Amino acid sequence: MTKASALTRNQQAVLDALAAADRPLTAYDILALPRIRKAGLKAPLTIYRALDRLVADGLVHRIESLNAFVACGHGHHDHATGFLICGDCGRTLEVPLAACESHLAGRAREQGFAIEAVKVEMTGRCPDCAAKSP
Amino acid sequence: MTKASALTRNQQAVLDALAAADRPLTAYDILALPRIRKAGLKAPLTIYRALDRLVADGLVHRIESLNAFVACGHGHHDHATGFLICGDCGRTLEVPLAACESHLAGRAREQGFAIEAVKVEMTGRCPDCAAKSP
DNA sequence: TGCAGGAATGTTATGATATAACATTTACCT
DNA sequence: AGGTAAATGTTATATCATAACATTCCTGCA
Repeated sequence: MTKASALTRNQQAVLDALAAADRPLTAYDILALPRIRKAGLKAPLTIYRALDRLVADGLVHRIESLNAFVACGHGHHDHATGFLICGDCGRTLEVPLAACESHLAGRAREQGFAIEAVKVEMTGRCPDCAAKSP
Repeated sequence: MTKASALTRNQQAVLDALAAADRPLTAYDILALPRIRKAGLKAPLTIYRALDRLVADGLVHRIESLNAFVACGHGHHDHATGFLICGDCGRTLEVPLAACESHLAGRAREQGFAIEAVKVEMTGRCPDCAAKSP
């Protein structure tokens, strides 16, 4: 496995912004952050390009249901993870898929599919929000 | 469980269009179909409203990775399903999650999350496309 | 050192997906 | 028939993502 080259200024700025956020951010959310504007990033494409690289490296995950991005909670890794998404507050929790991953891959193999990526997203209500309005 | 009311003309037209397609269609794909234009549907919102109802009824699934919609392959059902998505031809295959679903729900419960919806999308290559260009 | 090649960036414009707001019509129940 | 909730029509706009092309910045290496 080849070591990925160092992050560029833009890529690092976007990663830092995501790491500091307490929930997934859209590309335009990121673009609007003062720290990002100060770093000189000012076009959507700049953000998307940085995100492309970060996602390719596994440092950031894209949440399809939200069109948003979140820093990987476990550092760089290759195993598939799923996300619990709170529909109330918008926060997410990353969970390892473990046994489930091989089960899913098995279903794919049965069908002759060669799988490259597995995405699992579960929408519901987090404990905090459930406690607030019962 | 209350019986859903009958589909309206628009809803039926959109469902028919999806059922006749051999792959997921975006809302704008649907809007562009001659049969849909002939049926008098001519604004994006008209399509989205019909899709909202069909998805709520479980007759159609939304594929988040594609921003597209596909008719449910098993008739109306409540159990969660996953999708195998071919990155080459764009076709998808619906697979029941079965055992995996309870495993996923368990992971959520451990975290105190109350889950309403589970989405599983696996991207790769279908047998046909794998055979075509090895 | 300096230069060749590839990656990243900047900039402008545009494409693709999705919803807001509000007036009107239709379907259903009694 | 009349009430009422859902669906529809229409126009406009918000949100998410990429195309095209010129320029700059690394990085390896002669």
